Amino acid sequence: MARERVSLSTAEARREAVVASAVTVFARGGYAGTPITAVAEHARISPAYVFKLFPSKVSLFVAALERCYERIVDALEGGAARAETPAPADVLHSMGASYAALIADRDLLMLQVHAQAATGAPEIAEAVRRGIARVTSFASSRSRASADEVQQFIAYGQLCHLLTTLDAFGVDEPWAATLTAGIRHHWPEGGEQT
Amino acid sequence: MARERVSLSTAEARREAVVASAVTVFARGGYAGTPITAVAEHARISPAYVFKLFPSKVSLFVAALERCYERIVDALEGGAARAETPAPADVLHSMGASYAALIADRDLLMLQVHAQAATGAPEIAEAVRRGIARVTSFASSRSRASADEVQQFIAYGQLCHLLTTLDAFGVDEPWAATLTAGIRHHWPEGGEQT
DNA sequence: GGCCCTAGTGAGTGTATAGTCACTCACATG
DNA sequence: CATGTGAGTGACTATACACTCACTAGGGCC
Repeated sequence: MARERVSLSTAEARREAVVASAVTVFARGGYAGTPITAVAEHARISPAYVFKLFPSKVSLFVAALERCYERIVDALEGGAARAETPAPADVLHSMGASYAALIADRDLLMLQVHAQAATGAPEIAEAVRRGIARVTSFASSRSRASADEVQQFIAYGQLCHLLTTLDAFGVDEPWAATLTAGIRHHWPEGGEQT
Repeated sequence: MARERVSLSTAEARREAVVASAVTVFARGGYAGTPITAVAEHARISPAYVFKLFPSKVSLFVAALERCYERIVDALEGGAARAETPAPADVLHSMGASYAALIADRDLLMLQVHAQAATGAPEIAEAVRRGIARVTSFASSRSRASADEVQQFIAYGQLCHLLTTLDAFGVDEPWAATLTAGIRHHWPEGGEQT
């Protein structure tokens, strides 16, 4: 089916570009709420060609999700490397900082939220499971933290997702103060927080 | 506009029934993925009548969400009343148990997940914010727990949502064991866990 | 020039969907 | 019976969407 080449073929490059477009566009509209035409427009190709590169809408969504989790694991790896000491708590903390920086543009975050909602499609559910499994396993083995610490790491990550979708970091009310305390995040225009 | 009656008018009763249907049906398909016809079929009325009861699809979704948060606050109240001691940690723990029992049927849980994903619609974003604000404020004031404890309570609730959408409680792998440890939940067929 | 292979598309198909509107029908009241 | 009111619907519109297919264009190779 595929001819072997040393470098990426043009079609492969297109696939990559379409996946990148899919990440941003699906992140805005979600799975059911985003037509393939929107992805095609963003990638500046015809909708018909999208279907030549990917057999179905769901397979494109899954490809976008997989790229999302790849970038997350990369970010965690980078964070771990930047930890001040190899103590598990330090490594995990540094991973958190990298993750906060990664999701500054919100696309990777929102794609995860939409994927969680789209688990009605078995292919998507499976992809999310694989992604979470990878992230959890990696955080666990790379930091050598206890299971409880890793669980808390993921739990607060989920809280961060919720707070970001709600724009709670800018809300000046007691409930928002309670929930956002100590949660690292970057403002869209840069500028770090706690 | 509305004639005053001692009991609910038939139309009001219909509204209630439609909202109940909306909760279950939107919980399965999400906002963008669920047509009004599906809600109408579930409520056994014509789609046209749904639009006479609710001005738009989004307003019906918001009504369903609001009912969802009402039931959550009720459950937390019940849990607080059932706490063994008035110690904040005990009250919060008991609230958690009630919440775990409430979302046994998954509809209320999945509706929240879908709502979080549908925050692209401002009305929905606002409704979720109101709901989370109510839940957080209530948990905080009723339990008199510290802000940190309340934050953790919500964070682990979010983790529970993720694990439930992934069906992670039935997965026999290390990552699943790490993430599900100590998270209370009920199997669809009843039978409590940890 | 002629051949071929692959990137890429225009134009469609069948179906679904939010929302509308003119209408019917049940029933309560005088 | 006559009449009015509000519950409920059939049939429609305009649009959008997932997916298909027959086709063209461009560039390497003889």
